[in-house]
Amino acid sequence: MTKHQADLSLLFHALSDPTRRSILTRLAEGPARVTDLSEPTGYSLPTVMRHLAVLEEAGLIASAKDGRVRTCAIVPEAFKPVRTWLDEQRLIWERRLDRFEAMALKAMKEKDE
Amino acid sequence: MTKHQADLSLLFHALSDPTRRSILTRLAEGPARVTDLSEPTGYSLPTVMRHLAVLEEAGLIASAKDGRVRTCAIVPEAFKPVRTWLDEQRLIWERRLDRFEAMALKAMKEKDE
DNA sequence: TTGATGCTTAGTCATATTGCTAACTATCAC
DNA sequence: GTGATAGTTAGCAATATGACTAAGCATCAA
Repeated sequence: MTKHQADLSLLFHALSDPTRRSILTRLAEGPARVTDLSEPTGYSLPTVMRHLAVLEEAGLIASAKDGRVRTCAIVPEAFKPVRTWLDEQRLIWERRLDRFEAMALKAMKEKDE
Repeated sequence: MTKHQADLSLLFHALSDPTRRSILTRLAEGPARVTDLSEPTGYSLPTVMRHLAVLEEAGLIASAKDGRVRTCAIVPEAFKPVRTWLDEQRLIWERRLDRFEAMALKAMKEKDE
């Protein structure tokens, strides 16, 4: 598996959990401390930490510690490979449809003759 | 968890595996039989079947059996919730940036006075 | 310096995931 | 009907995931 594919897998996997998505949505509003992210979810701190680790490994968030407090922030560019992959799939599919349409048109013309 | 969130989790999870993504890419080119999908991956038929089941549960593909042969096809609309979710996150983040910029502009003006 | 706060680590548990092989069923071609 | 083909089911093993509690460490406030 290429590095790109591995990155995509990490990204999609990170996004596949509803708790992690809710954390991302919260962080889209602005940076937050670990405890701030833990409270609304109702999950224990270690559990949230693990989710944050998954998000950080995927590159979707960045975090830094200042004193006792770790602040997390979203990394908007990190979503790009996901969008790009979706676009690529759509392109392949649309090209196929175009060919299909061209064939249908050709068939109609030949029928006309 | 709402149904929508559950659907999103299924979708992202389905997309998180490189073998499943390669199957989708193949199917974007056009429908294919199970064996056609198995051969290029190098995985056993039962393994591929399982991947197909995951994709079908997520709604990303549809399949039908004719005689002995099961034909699988991509369901392009199924990607839409993923795109929508990404767009929503981006919107939240952009709104935040706008507010931030507005604040900065205001601060600059006040400094001018 | 002592206590509260914020995070981290370690260890456990249940379940899910991803691969396999072996055996089975259903269909098609002779 | 016999054999090859296409898919399916069952069951196994290794690893990953997602939750928890309990205990630890570092920092800040008084």
